[in-house]
Amino acid sequence: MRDADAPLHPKQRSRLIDVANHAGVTKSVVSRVLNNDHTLSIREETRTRILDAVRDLGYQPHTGARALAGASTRALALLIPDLTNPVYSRITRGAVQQARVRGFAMLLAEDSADLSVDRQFADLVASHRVDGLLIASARPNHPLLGMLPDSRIPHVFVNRVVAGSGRNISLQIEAASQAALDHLLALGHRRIGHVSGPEQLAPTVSRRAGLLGAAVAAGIPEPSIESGEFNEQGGFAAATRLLADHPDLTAIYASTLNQAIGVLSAVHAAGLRIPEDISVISYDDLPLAGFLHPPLTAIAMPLMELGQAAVDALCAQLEGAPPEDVLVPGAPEVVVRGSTGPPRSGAPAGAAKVPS
Amino acid sequence: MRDADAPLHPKQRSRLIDVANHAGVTKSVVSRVLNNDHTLSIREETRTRILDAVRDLGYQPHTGARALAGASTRALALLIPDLTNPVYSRITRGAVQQARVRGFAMLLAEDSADLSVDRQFADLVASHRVDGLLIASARPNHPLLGMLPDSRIPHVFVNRVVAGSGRNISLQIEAASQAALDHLLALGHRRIGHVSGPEQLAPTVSRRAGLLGAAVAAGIPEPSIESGEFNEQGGFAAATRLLADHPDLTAIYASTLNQAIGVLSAVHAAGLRIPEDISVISYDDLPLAGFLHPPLTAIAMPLMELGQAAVDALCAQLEGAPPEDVLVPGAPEVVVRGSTGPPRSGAPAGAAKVPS
DNA sequence: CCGCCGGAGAAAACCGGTTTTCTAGGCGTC
DNA sequence: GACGCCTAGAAAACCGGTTTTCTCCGGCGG
Repeated sequence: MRDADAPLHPKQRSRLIDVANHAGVTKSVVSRVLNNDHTLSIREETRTRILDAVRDLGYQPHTGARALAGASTRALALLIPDLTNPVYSRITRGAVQQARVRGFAMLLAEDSADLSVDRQFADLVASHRVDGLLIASARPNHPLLGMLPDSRIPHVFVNRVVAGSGRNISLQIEAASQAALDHLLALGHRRIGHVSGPEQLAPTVSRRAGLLGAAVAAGIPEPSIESGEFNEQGGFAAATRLLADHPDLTAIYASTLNQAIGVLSAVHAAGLRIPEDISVISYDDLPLAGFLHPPLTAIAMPLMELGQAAVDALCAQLEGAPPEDVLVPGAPEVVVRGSTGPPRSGAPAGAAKVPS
Repeated sequence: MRDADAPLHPKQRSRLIDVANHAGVTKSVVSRVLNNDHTLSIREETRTRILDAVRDLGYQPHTGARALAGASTRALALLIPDLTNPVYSRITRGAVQQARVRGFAMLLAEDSADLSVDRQFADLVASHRVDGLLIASARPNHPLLGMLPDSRIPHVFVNRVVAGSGRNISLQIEAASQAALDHLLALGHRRIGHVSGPEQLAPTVSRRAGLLGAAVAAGIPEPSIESGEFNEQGGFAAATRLLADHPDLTAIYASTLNQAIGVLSAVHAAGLRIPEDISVISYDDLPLAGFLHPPLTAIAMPLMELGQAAVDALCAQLEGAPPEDVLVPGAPEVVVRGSTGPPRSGAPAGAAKVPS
């Protein structure tokens, strides 16, 4: 019987009802078995018969039908500011991987200013395309922020902090700044410059706050700060200003790896040597950092883990748990390479520069 | 009347039937109006009444229901080998943007070796999650290649060439290699090394073939070739071997920007100066290249356009057009920066160089 | 005056699941 | 032996669209 009614031609897709017929039960039973419905009582033998049929027919549920029937779409969407920024790439990788592990598909949207991404994201929700949102792009006053609280759509903020949302997934940014400063202090630096990011962005603020707080605690002069976009050009411009305005600096701490590359370039352009004249240290470590000239000392942050944690937190919400802020564990680690060394004079800031 | 039955509480989502009631017609009419069904005849006034209702209620169709009813999902999936590679980032950006323009959502999958991505991709198709596939990751013998021809699922290969598929979206890679060589020849180089990519990959082969063909045509010695992965470490290792085995090289052409960064690093590590001792030129140009030390001469390729063209080609298939190979227009452009210069001997190309 | 035709929209079937409700039979109990 | 209760599964309603078919009505030709 089983063999007889098994179609020799795979007949394209098999549906729930096909599985049911093949197993000699009704489709509701199959559905409930597949979804582990505890309120269903069923003989073990029937269950295995059903599962065998599922396997034999290569049954794959129709996502649309499932979503329509009120169940979940098993899809999430990720909104990131800049795909080409390797920091977001790693967050994305972690998120996509973890989504896959949990059986979710991941939709991607990039927050390039030209297109109204908030509209796009809202549409994803309104059209029931996704179960939840990962937002790595929340600037204050982002249009999305206005509409999210109303909609009941589960969401988390990744590497962003929206005050009071209780949905912030973040890294130990202050600790990272602290670690960076510790490294520089240990080398003897006291006059430090900081290349900061766009104002108002949570990571920008945290990094700066962590640095300033640690500087005060260490009793060194207040670090000089210049801001720039999170890319090479932004780092280049900010570092150029720092070097021009503060010739006594002996070290620069950059907010992102991309900025750090711009910083290296600016220092070279100023005719200074690294690390003899200026040490450079960066937030974010990636393999790339080891191949720069000189190899860049950087603070390794668990970016993939951040993406994974964000998915985990979002899934928890989907399962009914109340939203919760998450601080991704994993202490920042300073990866020491060639771009940091003792300050040039070996003496505290103010000593005349003596090129040797 | 209209105002009276308009719910004061936005009542969550509005469905097709709500729009229909609001406009005083049946839902089938609304559906057909929204989908531009030509077989429907309708008074202009009724049509505008319906469209007004759609706007008033902020109607957004339920993706699942639509997919279930046999229409399309309006979603595509992109499979890429490595999210953190900026080359793929730009392709991805172009694809996501263009998908958005055409009203499609984009799902993302990364072909990290650990998870069976072919399985994942097959599932996306089997579960009716997407209408089509963009595959930027086709290695020969990729498991996906075996299953694609059977399934009727529309797909294209991006920056990959699957012989006979008629679905290859590619760049003018040979021309790019030609341009790179021309640049080096104009500077006077004759002994050239090439850092190639993983064997069998279409871009690897094309780049190499373009270079070798152009070298033969120019009558210079056959370039020396070493292969490595498409990342910094791969470029570093390959360049290290090149420098050790062929001390007479005066220039190196790297297959990707990431490799080029490794090449720069290897040249520095060998104690050679760029470009005085060795010129370096790279395929792929990105902003990053301008901030390296020295700034890297590179061949700009239209990567975003590649991603966009891939989406366009896939959409054409969705609309019923037969698949078709596409060569993305836009001639490769050499962006000259500081990493290339005349060869160390200063001997012009015409002068017979006598290796000592 | 009647039948036919075409315009304008109504009705209904269907897509493939999920979930709630319903039922047939077997067993223990009084 | 009648009754009720479980067990194991059947039946049916429903989700929100798309698409095909059907109906109503007015006008026109014969």
